[in-house]
Amino acid sequence: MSDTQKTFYITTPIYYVNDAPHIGHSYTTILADVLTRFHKLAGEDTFFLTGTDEHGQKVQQAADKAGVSPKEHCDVYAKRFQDAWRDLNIGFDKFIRTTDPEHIAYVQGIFQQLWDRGQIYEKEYEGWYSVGEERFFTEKELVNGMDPISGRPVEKVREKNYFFKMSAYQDWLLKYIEEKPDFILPDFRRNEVLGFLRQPLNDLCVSRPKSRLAWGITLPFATDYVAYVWVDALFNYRSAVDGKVFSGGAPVWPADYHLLGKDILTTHAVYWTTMLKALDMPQPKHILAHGWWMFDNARMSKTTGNVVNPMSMKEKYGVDVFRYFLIREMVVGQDASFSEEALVQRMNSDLANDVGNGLSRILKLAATGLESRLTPVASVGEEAAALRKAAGEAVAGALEKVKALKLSFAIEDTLQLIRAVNRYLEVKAPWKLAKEGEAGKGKLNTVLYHAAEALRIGFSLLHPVMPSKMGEALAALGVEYSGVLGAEPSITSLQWGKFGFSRPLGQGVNLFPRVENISGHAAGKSKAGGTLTDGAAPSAPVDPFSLVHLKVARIENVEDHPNADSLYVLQLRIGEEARTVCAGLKKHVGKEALLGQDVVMVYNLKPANLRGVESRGMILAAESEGGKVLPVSPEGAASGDDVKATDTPFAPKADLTLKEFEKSPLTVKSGLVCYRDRPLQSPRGPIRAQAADGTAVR
RNA sequence: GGCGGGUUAGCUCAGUUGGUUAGAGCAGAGGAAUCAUAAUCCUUUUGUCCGGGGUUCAAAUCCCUGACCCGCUACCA
Repeated sequence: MSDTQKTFYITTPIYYVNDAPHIGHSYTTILADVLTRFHKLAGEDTFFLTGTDEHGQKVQQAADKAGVSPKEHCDVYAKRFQDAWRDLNIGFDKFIRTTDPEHIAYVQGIFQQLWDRGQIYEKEYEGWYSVGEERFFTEKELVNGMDPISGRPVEKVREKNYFFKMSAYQDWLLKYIEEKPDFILPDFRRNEVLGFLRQPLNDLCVSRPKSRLAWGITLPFATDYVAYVWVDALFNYRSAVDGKVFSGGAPVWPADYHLLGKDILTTHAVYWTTMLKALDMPQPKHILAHGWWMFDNARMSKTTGNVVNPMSMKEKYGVDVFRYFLIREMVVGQDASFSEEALVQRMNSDLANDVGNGLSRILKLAATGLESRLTPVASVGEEAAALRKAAGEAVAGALEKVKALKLSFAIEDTLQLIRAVNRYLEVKAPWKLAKEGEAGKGKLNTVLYHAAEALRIGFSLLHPVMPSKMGEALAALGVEYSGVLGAEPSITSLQWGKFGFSRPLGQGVNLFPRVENISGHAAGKSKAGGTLTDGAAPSAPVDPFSLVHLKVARIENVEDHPNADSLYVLQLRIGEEARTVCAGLKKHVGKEALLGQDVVMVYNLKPANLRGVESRGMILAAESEGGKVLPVSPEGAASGDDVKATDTPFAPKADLTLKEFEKSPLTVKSGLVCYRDRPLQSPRGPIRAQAADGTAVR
């Protein structure tokens, strides 16, 4: 291999070993696999890394519970990922486990280097420690002075820890990302990171004392501490390829792509990059955050009677169809929605009708007219030349789109070629030639050769997405093919004229059988109209106010928020129940005026943490134009009464979000609080507000 | 509330630096053909390019504004 040999190193996140592999893991890993296979097809030297993250408290706990060592526990659970990837035709080059001795030694080496370079310092740290969660929380994270996750008490603990000087690299990183527009992809994620970096950045605590967490990598310069799991985990990308070179001699690091879900973008874009910078190591070329698969459970359950687990689709329709759907349907970076209907739709129209049927008709024609044997052809007609041109365009277009990460468009380009083959057959009508017997044989061979050659190139282009099915398809065209993960098509196989004539074509190959029913639900052409992707009736619009649960509450105590200028912390009594609620009334109403008052609150609002105090609900107040804000008053009602709007259904939703609540506009009309002209009522009377008509209430 | 993105055919989306009759796939309608997985091929839709202003010879594209949706973020409760 020469110096100009192009190389490609791609990574997935390492998955937390306790997790069960789900569609999120699968999508990332399939995407990495497809990209790798495409780059390999384009003639590049590739390296594909995935693995498992095996340190941390939860692993230790799970192991303790099972009565095995953490390592034994990990051995069992890491295998679930390896098995899952094997089942999904994923051909990674290395599966790293953070408990691998090489990785542990590497991370220790990193810590020593950072320490030697003065990038890590020790600091007495005083914070709120939750025994339940075995971790610290910042003042800001605490909710009512309690652990925000478990709700259990926290204690103030003073402890020494080691910190990485992350803040020192803030300006550098900001500039770096600004200067490299394609470093973080897609660009809207890049903007989010830039926004994040324009706020003050803290140093990063990179150690945990063993007294609290023993299952981790021991720090070389402080043996009673282990590495913070994120540092441990991130360096897998580096440790896995330490000292490794491609066949051309180029080092594998830096990675071309780190693939990841949008939820872990900050750790990669900020922690990882600054640590590499502190070590003078090259940065990865791109960090790509992809979207989520969404599920419309309501619709799924309506049409098929149950919620479909997407992972079961690979058993039901085959691994390659599953891979095809995920790659074809999702625009990299965006969210996409998963439904069985859409998958079947894709499979039928793209794979069965175009790809599978296209192959099928050629095989049959060759079998009946030419004993399944094709021979080289010299003459090239006008249509054949056009087909050849289409093949060239498909190859160029698809490879270019892969480079731009537009995989669904690369697939579309390839399907154009397959459709061109079907069109070519229509024009040439080889079935007529087949009926001419010996006289038509030469022409028949010519037509089928060109069609088969175009299909061969199309199948080679689809191979990265559907390795086993396209392997079968290529074999049916007589291409020597020795397995799914072995002999992939090469760059030369994308050239016209590489058809091998030594083997007969296959017979009776049905690559993608059409599916007419899904779980008893009609999936074929529907005479009643409507499409499959839009098969379900639109759900009846729900009155947004019906989701809201309002209750009368009495203010039993008012205090200033310890941490915010405009907030009060109110203790409310709702019937028998006591709640803490924050209210942004400090600038509008005196404490005395609130104390003992009855108010109306949004009872089912999702709890929120406001500057360290959990607020479980919200007081309704009228907001006059002059900026005056006054709580509304439930005349004569008793604490705990429900408040409803007349003639409005009542079906409160748990954990209503503020956004959902704001879909119900409340206004004042003749001194009464109304929802769309319907006055709000407690069982004992209307809700009043001292404000002009039209004043918004929230 | 702040910042950013979006709104194009029934559905999912393309539309480069403003330039002629605004596109693809799927779905629908009509037709041809019969080698093939009731598959294929051809033809086909009246799209207020979210609304309203403006700049320009010319705007889906640029500017302002309004509505709705989404992401991040916040002393939103």
